[in-house]
Amino acid sequence: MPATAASSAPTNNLYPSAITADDSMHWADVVAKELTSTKDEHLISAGISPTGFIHVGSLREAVTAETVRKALADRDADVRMIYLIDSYDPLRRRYEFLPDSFEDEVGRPISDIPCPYGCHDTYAGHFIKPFMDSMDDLGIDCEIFWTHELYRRGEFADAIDASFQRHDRVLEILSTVTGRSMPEGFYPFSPLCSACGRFSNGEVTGYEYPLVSYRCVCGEEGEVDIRKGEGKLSWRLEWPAKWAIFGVTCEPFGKDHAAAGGSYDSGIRLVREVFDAEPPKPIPYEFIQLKGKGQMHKSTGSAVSGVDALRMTPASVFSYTIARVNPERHIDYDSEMGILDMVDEYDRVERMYYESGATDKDEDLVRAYELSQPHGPREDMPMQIPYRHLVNVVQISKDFDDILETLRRTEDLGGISVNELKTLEERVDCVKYWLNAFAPEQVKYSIAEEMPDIGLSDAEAGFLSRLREELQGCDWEGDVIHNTVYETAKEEGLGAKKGFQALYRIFIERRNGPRMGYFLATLDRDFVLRRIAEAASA
RNA sequence: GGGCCCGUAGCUCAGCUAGGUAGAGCAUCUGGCUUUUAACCAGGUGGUCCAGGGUUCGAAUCCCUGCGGGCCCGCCA
Repeated sequence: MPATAASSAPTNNLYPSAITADDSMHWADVVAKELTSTKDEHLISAGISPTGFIHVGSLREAVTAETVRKALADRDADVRMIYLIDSYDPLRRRYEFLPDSFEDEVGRPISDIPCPYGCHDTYAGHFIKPFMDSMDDLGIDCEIFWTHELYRRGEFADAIDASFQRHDRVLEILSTVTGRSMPEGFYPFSPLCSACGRFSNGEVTGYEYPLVSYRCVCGEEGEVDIRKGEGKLSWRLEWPAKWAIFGVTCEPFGKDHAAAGGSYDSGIRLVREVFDAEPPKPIPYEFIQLKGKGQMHKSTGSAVSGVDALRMTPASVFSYTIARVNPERHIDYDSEMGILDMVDEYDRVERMYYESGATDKDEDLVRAYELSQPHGPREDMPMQIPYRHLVNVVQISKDFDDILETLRRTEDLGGISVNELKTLEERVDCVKYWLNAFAPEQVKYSIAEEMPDIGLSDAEAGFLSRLREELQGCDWEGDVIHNTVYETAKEEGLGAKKGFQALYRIFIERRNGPRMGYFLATLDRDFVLRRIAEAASA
């Protein structure tokens, strides 16, 4: 243990002051209010290091930032948002999913490493592309920067120069804040070795603007030009350097950076004492956890990627699940049945938004809804077809047209507008994706195309035969059908339970399923009658 | 060693930063319909508010101390 001591280890006070509601307000409005209390011009920054698979959690930062941006815009502040892709970060090690040959790429910037799957320009590009599409879906309004371009354009040159000029101060800050002593000859700058193409873990041997001389672990000795991006600042310096370069006034970041003695703490001092600028207002946020599965990692890929999250619910629903809770609270993301609850709540709050039935209690939720609309709320309330219902409809229909037809059997879609059609189609796609990849087996089934080869007892066949007659004449409505099934099963002496089961077996080859009457009502009547007849005579 | 979040109904959480005898959604149960079945409506059941102390006329709420869970702290959001 370094001697510098735990006794001086700082305690930070990030959280208590971070988001404090002085009255009942949505957290983003509280942040916006605080920000505008000093000035009206703001720059929100967020970013990501695309060194591997990007999971749901990574979206929290972007959504949090966007939510604050909207809240600021609603207060007529002059606000912009930037999103930095840390494309100049080195590959730290050869992850499991990478081919053996990538052993060679370790230490090189991910902007220089080829796409491991051969489908994008670079390694960074491969992992960031789908994420950028997600950002589009979420309607995140920001300007995107790639750090490797910033470095190569020399944007970091002044900051790098300052970190050399004030090297002693830098070391003092780092050792004080982290409570660790800095290793001999430590410089928070890694030259990009001209021989091996890696960020040298060797030595910095000298500096005279704009050249840094170095000795790489590969044996190479040389000089790099800080104006040409031939080297990079280490994270603890790079972050405050970005604040200074762009003039960032507000930034959300994960709790890993928020720990006492962590990079935000050192950043505060570095930005003031080395880069002569002020730190942004911090919005530390907790992580998203997968329900029952714990933490996610970029290096291993995750059970739920950011793209997955936006494919199983519409973007607005996802944003809502982020915006509805304070950033410092962790979120349990339940990709199974929880998805249905999530969308149900969203629909409920949507109704409150448009029908103004919200109580004080729900105000924050309604505001979260408003802030979660990628391009602002619509004029009129969108048509709501419950997710749970769609889960059935999707499974019994062939394609989208068929889905519309199925829906028309039980609901009056009237003259559905183009907008509504789009919304519905989006939901349908999400439901399909969810069913395919995340839904528990419990809710999955498919209509047997042909009469399944199951042995029905005489009693069951008799019941079905009689049921067919009864159904032939009845109104084709859920409750009517359901009652008919029940009554018939009882009258035939089979009992309700066995009667229902027989039907489940001949239609979906299971012993349970959606509520029978309503389920049959969504199916084509002739098909139902034909199948029952077939089963009865088999 | 340090930091953060959480612990309230079976589950997910509000309520805590103006202390005043516990709320929502989902689940469950009942009724609508003599119905185990996953759309709908109405109603009901359901809680030692983690524990112990303190402040107070009064504490889920404020303070202290523990316990339990999750996570972070030399580039994992």
